[in-house]
Amino acid sequence: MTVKKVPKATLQRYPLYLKALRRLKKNGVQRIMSKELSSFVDIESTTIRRDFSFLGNLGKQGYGYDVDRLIEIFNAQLGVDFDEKIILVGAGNLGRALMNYNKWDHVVGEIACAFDMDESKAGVQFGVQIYPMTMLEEKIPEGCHIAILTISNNIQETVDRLVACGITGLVDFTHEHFLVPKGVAVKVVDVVSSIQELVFITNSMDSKAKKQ
Amino acid sequence: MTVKKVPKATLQRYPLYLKALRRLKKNGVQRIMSKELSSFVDIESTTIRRDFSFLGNLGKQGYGYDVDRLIEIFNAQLGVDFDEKIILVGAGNLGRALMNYNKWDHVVGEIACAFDMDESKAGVQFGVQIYPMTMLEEKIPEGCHIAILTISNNIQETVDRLVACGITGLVDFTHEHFLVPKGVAVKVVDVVSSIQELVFITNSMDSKAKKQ
DNA sequence: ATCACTTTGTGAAGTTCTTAACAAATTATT
DNA sequence: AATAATTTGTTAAGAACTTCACAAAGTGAT
Repeated sequence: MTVKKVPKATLQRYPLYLKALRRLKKNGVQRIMSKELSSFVDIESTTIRRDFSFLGNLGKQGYGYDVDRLIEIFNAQLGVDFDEKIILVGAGNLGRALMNYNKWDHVVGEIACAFDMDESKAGVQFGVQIYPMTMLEEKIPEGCHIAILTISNNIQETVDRLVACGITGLVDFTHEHFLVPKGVAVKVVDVVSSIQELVFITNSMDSKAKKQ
Repeated sequence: MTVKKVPKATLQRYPLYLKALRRLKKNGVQRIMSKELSSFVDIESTTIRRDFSFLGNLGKQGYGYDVDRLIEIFNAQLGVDFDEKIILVGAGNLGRALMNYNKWDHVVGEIACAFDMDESKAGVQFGVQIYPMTMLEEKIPEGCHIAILTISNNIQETVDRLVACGITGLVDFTHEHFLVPKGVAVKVVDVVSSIQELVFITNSMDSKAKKQ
């Protein structure tokens, strides 16, 4: 079963489904209907069915979906590739919080190692080896192509070096804008942006409420 | 100038624009054309113009946009409401990292106070007052409606309490799925989900490359 | 001032995503 | 075994979003 062209919008919902399914499994749910899942994740049942359909015929008419089977398939599709090496660039407060996160839930590969400008930070923290930034090219794991960026200085320069090392996916925790060449995907994770969006959303909900 | 109905997709790009504009300003750029900005943020110039148009006639034909003016307007629109009180729920590693973040860039209101299950954490950290979770209803600031969630236990229960206290916007750092009533907006911020998306995106880019 | 040039803001076309509606498939019941 | 009741997967309609294309409005040089 090879994956058809999955729409971007669908792609963004997959992690959400997986999270919800894991929760359901924990609650002892073994089978679920699209309609039931719908009220759980607040996405139309028909959207859910279409989203799932890109990965094959996962359900059975008149029965629904097997929770275990779904989890298995999502795990496979979402790259529970534990060989997937991820590096952490920046071992400041946020970086340390990420290293200490024991909740990666065995869903993606763990952080292989970390790098930091501050040479005095070199060593092992929370079980993760930290190298000085100068050793990036030397110590970056073979075949690694995802980096988590939690630095706040020399961002563009660092990104350029990472890209030169073969990084093609960046989880961006910085608060700055930087440029990447085509072919490199960036996923921005930013509290401030999130709050801004929320403020805007809740404001427009408020004004809508007032109009009524 | 009152805001027309802004499409969701546009909304998600506003923080990105603001970030880029701040960067441009720092680089000494005083005026910018949509086409120029386009290559900077990797969004079509016409999309940029339409996005901007929801907030009024911000540009001048034959001239472009004034960077300062844009920043000002985005600041205003994205709720640089410094009275906007934000609470932090959960003062663990991640929570502390957020409290210590000095990079909120004067863009959104600061964290007003924090709450944690662990009563021994009560006190002041990084200049933020931490209260025990039991005092939530008592100590939550007047008119506060945004909360950052970095807890890992009793999530649903805590969310319910927050909603009862008038919270209408949640920045969700937990790795669990929870339910909120209509009218409450949730913005999920999740490294794992981000990595999953990245893995998927970069994988499909790879297979596309192979086909060619 | 006039004219050539540039760039915005926006109708209209095109694309992508969502939802309604229903045939096909399966379960459950009699 | 046949029938009723579900629920999936998908076709087609609708909504949301993006992009094209160009009139309108400005700039800047002569």
